[in-house]
Amino acid sequence: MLSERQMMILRAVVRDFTNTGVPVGSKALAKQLPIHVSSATIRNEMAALEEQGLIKKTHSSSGRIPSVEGYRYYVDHLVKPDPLQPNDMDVIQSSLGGDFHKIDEIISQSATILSNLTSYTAFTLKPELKDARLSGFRLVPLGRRQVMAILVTDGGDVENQTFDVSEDVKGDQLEAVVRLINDQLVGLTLPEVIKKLQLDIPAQIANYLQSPTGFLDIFGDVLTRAAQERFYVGGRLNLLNFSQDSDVDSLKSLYSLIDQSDDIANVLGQPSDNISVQIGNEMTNDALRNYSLITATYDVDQHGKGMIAILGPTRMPYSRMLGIVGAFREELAKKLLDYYRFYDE
Amino acid sequence: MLSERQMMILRAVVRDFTNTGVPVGSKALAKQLPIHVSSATIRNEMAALEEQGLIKKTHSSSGRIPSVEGYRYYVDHLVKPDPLQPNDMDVIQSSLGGDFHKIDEIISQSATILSNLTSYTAFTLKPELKDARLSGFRLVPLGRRQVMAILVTDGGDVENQTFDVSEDVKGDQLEAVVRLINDQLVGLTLPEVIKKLQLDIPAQIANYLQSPTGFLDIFGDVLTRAAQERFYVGGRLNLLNFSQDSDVDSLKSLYSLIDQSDDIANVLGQPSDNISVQIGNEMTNDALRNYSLITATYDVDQHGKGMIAILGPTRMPYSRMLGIVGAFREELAKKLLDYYRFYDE
DNA sequence: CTTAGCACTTGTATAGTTTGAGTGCTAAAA
DNA sequence: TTTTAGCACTCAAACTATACAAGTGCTAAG
Repeated sequence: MLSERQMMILRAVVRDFTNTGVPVGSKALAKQLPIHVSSATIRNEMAALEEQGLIKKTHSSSGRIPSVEGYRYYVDHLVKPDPLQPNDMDVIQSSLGGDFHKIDEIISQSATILSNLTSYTAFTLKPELKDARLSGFRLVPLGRRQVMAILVTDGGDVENQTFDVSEDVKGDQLEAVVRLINDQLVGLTLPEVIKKLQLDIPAQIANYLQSPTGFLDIFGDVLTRAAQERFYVGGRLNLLNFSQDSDVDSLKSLYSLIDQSDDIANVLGQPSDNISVQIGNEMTNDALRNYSLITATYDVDQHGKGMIAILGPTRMPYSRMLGIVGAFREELAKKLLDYYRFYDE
Repeated sequence: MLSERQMMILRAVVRDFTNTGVPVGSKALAKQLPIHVSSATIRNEMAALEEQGLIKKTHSSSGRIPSVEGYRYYVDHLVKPDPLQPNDMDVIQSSLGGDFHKIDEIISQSATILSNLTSYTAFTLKPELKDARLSGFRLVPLGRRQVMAILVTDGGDVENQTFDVSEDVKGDQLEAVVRLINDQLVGLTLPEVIKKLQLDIPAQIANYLQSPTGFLDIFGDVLTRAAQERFYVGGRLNLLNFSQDSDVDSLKSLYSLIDQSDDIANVLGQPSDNISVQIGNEMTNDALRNYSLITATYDVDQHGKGMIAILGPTRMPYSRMLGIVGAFREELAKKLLDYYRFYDE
């Protein structure tokens, strides 16, 4: 249990350290705190905080820095998100103000904006399409042997892929396949489609094609690609700014982590309704030991929930970042609502 | 004019320095050179080389390192490409041996292989499609308002893009447009298409559509995208390995250079038939001051010429790199010939 | 033309010194 | 019981001094 004063001190330690990067000492705190006590008193309180594992020293006679637990306590109990700078709000409004023609453009742009505002690395994920439904499938012959498969979901997402077919496949065969898929699978959610694809379809498709497997592979391919959550990343290079002492190896592994959609999905974890903060080694992944991750969902009503996140050093100014993330999720949700409203009407 | 012995010394200085990164002194050279002379003699020769601006000191009593001019002389007159390591050849063969279904897959894979072999950053460009011809155009209605435009070249390249149309555009209108384009433009080279697109087409298309501009924009868009040379990049992160003293800013500008297709095309320059080396500030771009670029074309007979390149530190082992690039361009050309032979038959 | 010898330069590494910010503890004051 | 002044102690960082190794240019002799 912390006293009011201890909380005040912990808050000040975190704020100071995240701003300056320098361990903070008792004297500096005494000067700065609103209450009037001597540095010796502060020292006693700091000893108590250290006892509880919330702050620690870098060496035996240094000032204190927050421990992971200290950050945790701060984030859970003490921090108050900064209100957004008017300037930052302008940036959001104008960057998001333009006319977009695809959801993905908005989401991708969002990653850029977020990384600019924070000067960290940002991730964005569009509203989940877990229960998006297949709304259309096309096979378009392109040349003698090439065919493009196109898949559309009811959310307006489009996935496509070109592939080769043996030359003796005729146009009406393709059409039959398309009709089959459209008849049987349209309207189902993507997971349902995948299931059905493995059970019923192969037998039926064999009526039209000698070797149905190739087709099904392709269809399955674009399908999983459509169903996969894909993250946009903004400000990749910002990692370079705060990678202490140019530890090239850990940087590399961090980058390869970021570029693997699966892994990053794993790291970001399940969306909770609130803004959540993961600090340093709270994350299982070793490459993230010195980083913190702020994730938040945004809610676009009946269109589902998406996710935004920023990745920065553990020593990041949480109050400012929480303010930015909080404000941005709102703006993004608004923008998307506008977008859907326009497109659905 | 250099004497035989001076050439020998210059060659040794470059070789030594590129291998070790340490300025090389007269004593080490005397020990290493095949001729039997004292270090004092070497010193005299080195003074002469320095006089001519081919080597320089890092400080008044240090050993010598090659100057840009020294590297140039070495590359132009002294270097002999190393024969490829058998091991390296294995890597190429097996990485390129698989079954590919698209040119782009081969080219993209090539960038990865090259970066692995060299542990630098590699660029690859597929055989130029300057005179690729438009072989097909499709407009596929996807939903109420979405349409996908697909463009195919005779080289088998496919570009596509989805866009929105106002709801009152009817299917037969689309078909008319497609027919128009296919009638008038198929068979022309892409530059010709672009030209005609600005002159003849707008008037004709106005017969079918109230607002033709939207369409033409889209078509122009996919067209330029198809005509644009697109580089594949392999081993981006390798830049981190040899970015001296973690100069974050120059690294960032280098990365943004790499990620801008236009810029990098500019840097790589016009394809010459040979392997060419650009050293440090010979390149106009400031971000490349401490880097060297080896570019080479590869020739796929009637299918045109493509390009490969590697970007590494100015102090790179040129003989080995030239060997790798030289061997790789051959292998890639062979592979592509195989590919085309299979596909054209 | 070559080379041994030598004085001189410079970066790097090591060890010692100083300084300053900070701590814990004690004992007196509140 | 809590606060505070005072003090001895610790440690990183900055600076200084010293030694060392690798290298150079130059001179004079071979």
